[in-house]
Amino acid sequence: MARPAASAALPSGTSQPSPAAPGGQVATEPGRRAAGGRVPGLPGSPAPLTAGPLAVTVSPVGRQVRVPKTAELVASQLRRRIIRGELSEGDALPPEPTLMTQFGVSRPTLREAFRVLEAEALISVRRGAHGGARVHAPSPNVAARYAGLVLEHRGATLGDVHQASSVIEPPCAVLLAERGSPDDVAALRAVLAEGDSVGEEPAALAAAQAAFHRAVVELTGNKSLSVLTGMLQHLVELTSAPQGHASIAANIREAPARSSAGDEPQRRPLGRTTRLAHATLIDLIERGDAAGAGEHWGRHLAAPGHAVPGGPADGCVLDLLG
Amino acid sequence: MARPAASAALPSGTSQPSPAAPGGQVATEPGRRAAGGRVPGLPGSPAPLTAGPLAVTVSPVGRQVRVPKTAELVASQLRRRIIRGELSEGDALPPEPTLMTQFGVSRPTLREAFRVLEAEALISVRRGAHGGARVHAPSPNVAARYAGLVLEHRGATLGDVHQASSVIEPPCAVLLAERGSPDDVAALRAVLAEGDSVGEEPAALAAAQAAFHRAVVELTGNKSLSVLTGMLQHLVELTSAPQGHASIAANIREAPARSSAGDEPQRRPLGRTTRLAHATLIDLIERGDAAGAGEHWGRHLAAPGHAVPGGPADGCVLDLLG
DNA sequence: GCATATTTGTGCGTATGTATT
DNA sequence: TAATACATACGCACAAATATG
Repeated sequence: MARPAASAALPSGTSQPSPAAPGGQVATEPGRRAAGGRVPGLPGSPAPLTAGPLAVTVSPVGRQVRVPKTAELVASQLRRRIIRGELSEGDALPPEPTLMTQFGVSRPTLREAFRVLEAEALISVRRGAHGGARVHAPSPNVAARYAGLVLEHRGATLGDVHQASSVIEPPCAVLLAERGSPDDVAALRAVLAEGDSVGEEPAALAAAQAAFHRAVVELTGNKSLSVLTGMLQHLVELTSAPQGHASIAANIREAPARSSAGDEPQRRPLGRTTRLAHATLIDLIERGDAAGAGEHWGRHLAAPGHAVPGGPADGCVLDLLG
Repeated sequence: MARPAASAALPSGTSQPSPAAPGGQVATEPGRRAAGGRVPGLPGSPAPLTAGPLAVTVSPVGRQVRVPKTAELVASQLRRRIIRGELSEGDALPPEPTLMTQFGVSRPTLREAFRVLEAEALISVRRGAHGGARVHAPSPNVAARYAGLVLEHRGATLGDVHQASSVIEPPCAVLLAERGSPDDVAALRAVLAEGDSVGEEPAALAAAQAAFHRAVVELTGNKSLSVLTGMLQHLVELTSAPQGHASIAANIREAPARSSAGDEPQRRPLGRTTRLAHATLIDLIERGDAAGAGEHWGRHLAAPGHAVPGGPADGCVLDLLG
């Protein structure tokens, strides 16, 4: 919508016909392994977690080869262009006939590639006039969805996911306090204020609270931790969205409207103790109290009111499949 | 191969023809959102990481609806059966004509679903006699591959991934030390001994070292952290496999054969200081020295020799696409 | 409301690869 | 070793649904 959609000349430099391709002019490159990484190990045991031999993957010299299907080759080429930024968010792909001739494949093959990329949320294809495939930036949510599948298959609980966050975030708070950057403090204050400005609807409150936790990790500057934390948060909001949404929100604002308590009567729709804990963390970081920040944030995350309500939050992360 | 492959009656309880399906008897369920989660936010900015507004996703009341394609519905049904364990590792799916009649879809549609599941490494399709689709358990490697795509798109470096591990693992060591379980200590000793028994080939050494780090996290019992750590490890071994493999291994065994130094001359092919650091961690955990274990493990992970060699390990995680 | 462009789903045919005989 | 049967891979062409203008 925003951009005029550079839909022309997709595989621009590589469209020379490369004569002896299997079904067309898809650059075959027989030594590459394309997209879907096969899993050599994991014969069936559900990951020994207590004391077993822990499955030391001995990584043999040559892995299992799998013939790359043509559709996967097409999907890989498009995926690469998206990941490398040659195709950016909102760009429109050429219509199917154009792509068919450019890749030298038939319609079913191209459609298979489309389904793969659509399942990865890298494109979304709508039909009708001015429809077609539009590009989307890769998001941690898809990685989170698949990680959630793995966790669901292993029988992990929602409390398990939450505990992982409580392990990751405190060291980030320590890092921020050690650095002591005024910019970090200002950014955290801004996020906290933004949480005050949202209304009283439960979803917005939960989102604001999550945003603060995310900010603690993202301000660290470590992109991997940011992505991982985003995945964990997405898992929580994904499993708790269908049913437990209202209960979580009810837990967030413990004392619903304590406006007569004295200080700042109106502008704190966020949970009382929650907002206080967030503000305290900012103070500790500003003060440079690394140990205190880490310990405080760890306690805040381990607090019983912070986790999902209704028992010790042991609902299996099974909601991802309905 | 190992199992007789229960290939009959795949969608057993749900094969009643459900009259008014769009193209067949796929259970439509119009309210469900199937597989590919669209991303509402992220208009194009590469994740403000320093001080920006940090994009507080305000989660509106109704998300964007997307018509579920028939192939995605088929893929979702098969995926659900795999994740829930009704189809387990190595099981064979019925041949295409059977699935076509059971799902009431045509072959291209079924093949699109196959490509999606194959890209997710949940099945692997081989052709030829006794070929067909075989089921695989979901592995963190696929989640790692997609998370790697996200990180590569954001320009994350390999050092960034390593730093994430150095944030996650020390708290796990602390947890193990606080718990002080003899089983944990025994398991860690077993993994360490297994690392001694592998040969001298660089790949095996790197795998053994990675296995110890994984054990530290997995013994915690937290499945989310285990999956996340497995993803990070898979990312490093994925990016460093093509070129930097030998250099990493060369870094692992600093003093190649110091067998004349006195203690245990023969059975420590693992790097000298590396093995010592691992053994020291076990001792600290056995002693119950939580603070010491955390600090030691953090130092070990931050050691310059532990990261990838050749500068401060800032190679972009770009190798995932060739 | 109608025309148009676009994807969607389907059927059938041929080619290719794999395991069995 | 060679022939054969089986199962998927890929292609072409047609009908239907859908969103835009």
